[in-house]
Amino acid sequence: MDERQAIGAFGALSQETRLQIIRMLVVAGPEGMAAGSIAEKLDVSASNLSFHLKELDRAGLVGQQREARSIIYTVNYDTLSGLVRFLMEDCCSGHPEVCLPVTAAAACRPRAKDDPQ
Amino acid sequence: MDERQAIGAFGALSQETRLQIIRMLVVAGPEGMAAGSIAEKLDVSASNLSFHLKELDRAGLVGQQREARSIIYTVNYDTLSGLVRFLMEDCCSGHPEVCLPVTAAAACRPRAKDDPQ
DNA sequence: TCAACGTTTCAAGGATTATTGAAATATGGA
DNA sequence: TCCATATTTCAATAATCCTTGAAACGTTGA
Repeated sequence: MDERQAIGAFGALSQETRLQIIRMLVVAGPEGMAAGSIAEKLDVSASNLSFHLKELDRAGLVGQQREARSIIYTVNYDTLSGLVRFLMEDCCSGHPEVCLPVTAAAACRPRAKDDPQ
Repeated sequence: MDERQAIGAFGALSQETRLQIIRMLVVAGPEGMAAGSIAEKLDVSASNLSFHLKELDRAGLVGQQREARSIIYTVNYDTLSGLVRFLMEDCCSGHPEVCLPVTAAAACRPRAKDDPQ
């Protein structure tokens, strides 16, 4: 992931509806969700949702696939983890001590119910 | 870091000049850099730089401190690593397999000269 | 073929964000 | 005190982004 892509991804995630879409799709996993289900859960209009999905698509954060009348959206884990990596390299570059707590504390485990935010 | 803060931080990083400021400040470390030096290196006007520094400050990504006539800016590592953690928890939540490569590949080491991007 | 469904596209307007240059503020030295 | 330096603030404009509703598109089943 280069700087240009990272800027696009940061921009895509810097909007409430879009961040919520990504959060939902991460939870939904590889099965994804139909645009209509997302719109319903987030209580946004179809056209507004479509606008935001297109933004996420432009940033490479989601993929889509038609299934009958619905269009199923899935999160693109590669882009998401590419972004984490970009941020960590920027964050750690020359200053490893800063990110070590991140890997130690948050390192890739499912979040537990009693996990403090 | 809650969602609102994360959105603010993503927004702050989604602009070329601001991302470059953060990158520079990360490299500069705890010593930080004077606003003037940043402006000179990035070739932006003083007032434009000031605008972007204020945005970064609002997002909690930088701190400042006057030193004689200069104002020294430093990156706020806590916010930066908080953001990484937010992203990883969203990214990994329920899907640990996705982020493991990140921790394995990028985990907090200084970037080597021959390190492929 | 037709109608209903799920979704996207389009155009318009409002809201937010970025850039610019001039003026204001704070500091330090002569 | 006065001047130069370093930076911020302000107002105006330009650019970008978000929302809305209407219309268009593709798909399915009758």
